[in-house]
Amino acid sequence: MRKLDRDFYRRDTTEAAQVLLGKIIVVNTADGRLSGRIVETESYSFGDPAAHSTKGRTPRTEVMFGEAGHAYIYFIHGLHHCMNIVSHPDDVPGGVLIRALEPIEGIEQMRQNRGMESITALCSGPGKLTQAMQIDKSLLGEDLLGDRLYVVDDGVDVGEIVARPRIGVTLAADRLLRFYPAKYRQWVSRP
DNA sequence: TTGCGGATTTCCT
DNA sequence: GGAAATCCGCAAC
Repeated sequence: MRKLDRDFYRRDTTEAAQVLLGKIIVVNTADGRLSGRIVETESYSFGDPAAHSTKGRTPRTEVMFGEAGHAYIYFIHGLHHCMNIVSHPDDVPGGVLIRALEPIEGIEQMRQNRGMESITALCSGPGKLTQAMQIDKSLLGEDLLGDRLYVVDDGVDVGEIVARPRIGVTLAADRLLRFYPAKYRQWVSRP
């Protein structure tokens, strides 16, 4: 189990969205350690009309202009948090939206957080996984090389990766920038 | 200072 | 398959 280093995140955003598949997100909470394997991502890179960072550098999007390897978390539709991993080459903004996880550690805690039993429904969506993993704005800007929130590689081979249009995006809706491994189809939000 | 649109989920039909 | 729930960032007034 190797924690990903800074250089891992310092690469093309769309490429990062694909290599992050299969890696494990770990959150250390007051209720214990929670973790899950990344099984679905979307790329929001520099110049993409659908990316928050393209609208300009603001206090909200500041994190995506900063150093790679930090967490960008935002609140949407008044009730959901979404988590992104800031990944980009130097000097341009960009982030990878985490859309689904396969729960690994702390499953009982996640069930409690989500108020439901079905293990495949715990983290199969960007708003769902943040609720299950207790991710909120207190983790905005968190350094993924720290001990509270980080990503590790356990060496699994995810196999063939499928590319699909992104969900809920109205701009550049034809671009295939959503990724998931074919064999993890059962865990994703929309196969 | 106000108003509007949004990288969603859930529940109902 | 469609609508409601309901907060924040940002642009315009």
